[in-house]
Amino acid sequence: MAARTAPTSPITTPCCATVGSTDFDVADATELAKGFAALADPVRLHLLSMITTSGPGGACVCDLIEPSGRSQPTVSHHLKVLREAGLVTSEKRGTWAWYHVVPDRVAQLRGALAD
Amino acid sequence: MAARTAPTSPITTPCCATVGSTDFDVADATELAKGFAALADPVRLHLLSMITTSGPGGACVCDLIEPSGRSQPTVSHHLKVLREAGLVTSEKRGTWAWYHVVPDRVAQLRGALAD
DNA sequence: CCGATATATCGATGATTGTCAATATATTTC
DNA sequence: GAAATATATTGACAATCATCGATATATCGG
Repeated sequence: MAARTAPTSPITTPCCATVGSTDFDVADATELAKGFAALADPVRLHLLSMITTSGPGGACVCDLIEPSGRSQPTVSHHLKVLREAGLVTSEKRGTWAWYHVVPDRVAQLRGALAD
Repeated sequence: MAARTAPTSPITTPCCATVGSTDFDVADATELAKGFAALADPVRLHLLSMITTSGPGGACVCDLIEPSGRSQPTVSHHLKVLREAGLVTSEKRGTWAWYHVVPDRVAQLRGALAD
């Protein structure tokens, strides 16, 4: 805690003024942080980009491995991270797996960055 | 690489169709990933929220420590991460340090999540 | 100059992460 | 059923991270 009385800001705000009126929900923060953590890797951003720009049928994993520049197990791992973060869903059709973006989850994270 | 010929999607998209037309810039992805990594922690989201909702004079660190529920060195560390990610700037006025949000950087990350 | 205070840095530690090779599972084709 | 293929899982390892206590640096008030 601030024991000494803080000085006045050179502008108009007094020191130690209440920072905003909205209470910060720690549970929400943890959920958002998990989402952002999934985006905190260039390979996963690349994967998400490819899945996003794929058609309505989704993106086949077989098309994601080579452009990612990573091994198949590594790509599978990153897709799992994206899935568990709620950013994509997967669907198996025959031998192939197809991934789709979850627009609502992306929008939620985008909305958290509103100004 | 996909040695076997892939089947047709149940919808209209053929398998292994080219996923999107926009080339993915790896350098951009790395820069974006660094930004999202800074947001991938509940404590930093809380700090950023408090700094964002503070007035034009910025947020005094002395006001951020107690609500964060973390020790002073830990808060200092997280603020450094946010600073090095370009999300906030710091200014020292006397004994106190004041932090400001960098709206352009936040907007850049938000824009990367566009649908 | 001295004591008090605000913030940053250092050092250590336990936890998490990204990566790949090896292996497992499941599906298709012959 | 056997061989081939697509994807997932496991195990290991180096690297990074979140956290705190201790300490350093700097500023203010007397």
